Amino acid sequence: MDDVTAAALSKIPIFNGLEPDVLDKIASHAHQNTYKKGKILFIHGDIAEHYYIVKSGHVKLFRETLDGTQTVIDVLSENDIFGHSLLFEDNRYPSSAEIAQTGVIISLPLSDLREEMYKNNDIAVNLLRAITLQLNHKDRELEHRFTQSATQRIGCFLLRQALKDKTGRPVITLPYDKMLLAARLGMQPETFSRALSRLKKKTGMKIEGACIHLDTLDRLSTYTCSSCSVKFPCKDLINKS
Amino acid sequence: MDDVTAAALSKIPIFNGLEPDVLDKIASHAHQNTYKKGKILFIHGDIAEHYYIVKSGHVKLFRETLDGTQTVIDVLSENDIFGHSLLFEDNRYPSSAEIAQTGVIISLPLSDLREEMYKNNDIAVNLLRAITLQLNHKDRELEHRFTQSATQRIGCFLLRQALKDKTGRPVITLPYDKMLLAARLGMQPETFSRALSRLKKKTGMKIEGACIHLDTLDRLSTYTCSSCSVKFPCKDLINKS
DNA sequence: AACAATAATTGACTTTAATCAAAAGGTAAA
DNA sequence: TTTACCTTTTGATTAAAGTCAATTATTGTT
Repeated sequence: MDDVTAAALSKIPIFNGLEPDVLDKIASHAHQNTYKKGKILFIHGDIAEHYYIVKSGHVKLFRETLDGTQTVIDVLSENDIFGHSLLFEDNRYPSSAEIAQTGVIISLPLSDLREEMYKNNDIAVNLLRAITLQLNHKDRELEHRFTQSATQRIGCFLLRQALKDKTGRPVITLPYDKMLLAARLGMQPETFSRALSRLKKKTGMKIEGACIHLDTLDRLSTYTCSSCSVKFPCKDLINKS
Repeated sequence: MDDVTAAALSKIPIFNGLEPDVLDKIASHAHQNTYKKGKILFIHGDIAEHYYIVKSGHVKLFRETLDGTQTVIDVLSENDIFGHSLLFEDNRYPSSAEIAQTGVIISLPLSDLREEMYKNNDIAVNLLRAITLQLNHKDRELEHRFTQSATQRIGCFLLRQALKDKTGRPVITLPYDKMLLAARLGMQPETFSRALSRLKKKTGMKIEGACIHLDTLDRLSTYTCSSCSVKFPCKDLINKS
């Protein structure tokens, strides 16, 4: 269990522009830890006491019904933050969190956030910024699960992945294994496999394991974004530094 | 276009505990208006300048793809607030808003909220409370669209409607027409009609137009909530005053 | 290298809900 | 009251994705 420096935290959007003493206090209560794949960080319904930052690896947020059916709410990667929206006493986690790929996670007590958001308007506004972004993200997710076919959902994921990679090259690497990605996109692994090969036929992409080559994003976006209400390239990604 | 009193606004959660002068200022910029069914308040992608409170009638929030397919994000009713999460300059509406049933809507400029959230931390915290609730709401929505059948989604809606009605009587009145409700629950009207009659057979409910009679909620919740990760009765409704 | 374990693919079949089409029921205006 | 319009229901068919089962790849471990 390692310590965390204020400098490391300052790059995270919700800590932008904070007074050094506030950041120091927050950092002093933070712990960095390597967790192995399969480790459960918290369970849906638990009283929330910590929020987390992913430094490496991947974290799966999911809900589970009595009969064991999982819904993946999100999969988080480097520098993603989660649990920070449980800002009020007796708030409970709205999903479970499991380490999907071994990595380093920073844990921070929610008590600091709950205290500081009353005293420190910067933090409150930063939190509003972060949480309203999440809200937009979920609106898009809901639309996509409804209007897009399985094949289009994969295409959309690939396009967004390509936009995030600022290298400009149309080579996409799947960030985690296909089973998890299938669940993340709301489909069965069998459906994922079939849908990906259909996408390959439609857009002429080349697939080598987790690596996908495209000559151009045009064919893919024409096919995929016809069932989306937002024109490609997605606004929420192109303005990001 | 009528004026709005501070007293009327004070009952809305995001204005809880505000200084009277702040509330007066906000109320002085508010306008109350009766809008007819079909009126569009804003379009997905417009720069957001107002937020709204529903005093009567219903408002449909939706997204639309190029081919005309609509996804209903939410349907809002009395005392619901919307557009208040567009707190930053150049934020755009993440969905369109249409009056689904003629009613009275209060419009308020976002500029006040954007200004006050920096000066008045109470407002920032109130907004955080409101927006984190919305977030939980969307997680549930996503899960339900994924794990529940069309029939169960209707059952879930009815149960939640029954819990909101604090009268305790297991008589549920559909708040708006079936086409809209079908869209709200992510299904076609034909599917809704068939699914409702299946639900009738399974749970022994009696349906007279928009009025649904149940002897007990037990049969309905047993059938419906088996594909949900939260035990009935839903926690987010029972603690509400 | 050989083994086990897990991940990915493929095939056959089933289920659910969408679609297309038509009829029945309601509501409001002329 | 009659007409027109819209909502709801019902029927027949289709399409998409889920399920079950078997096989092939891939990965990691001893």
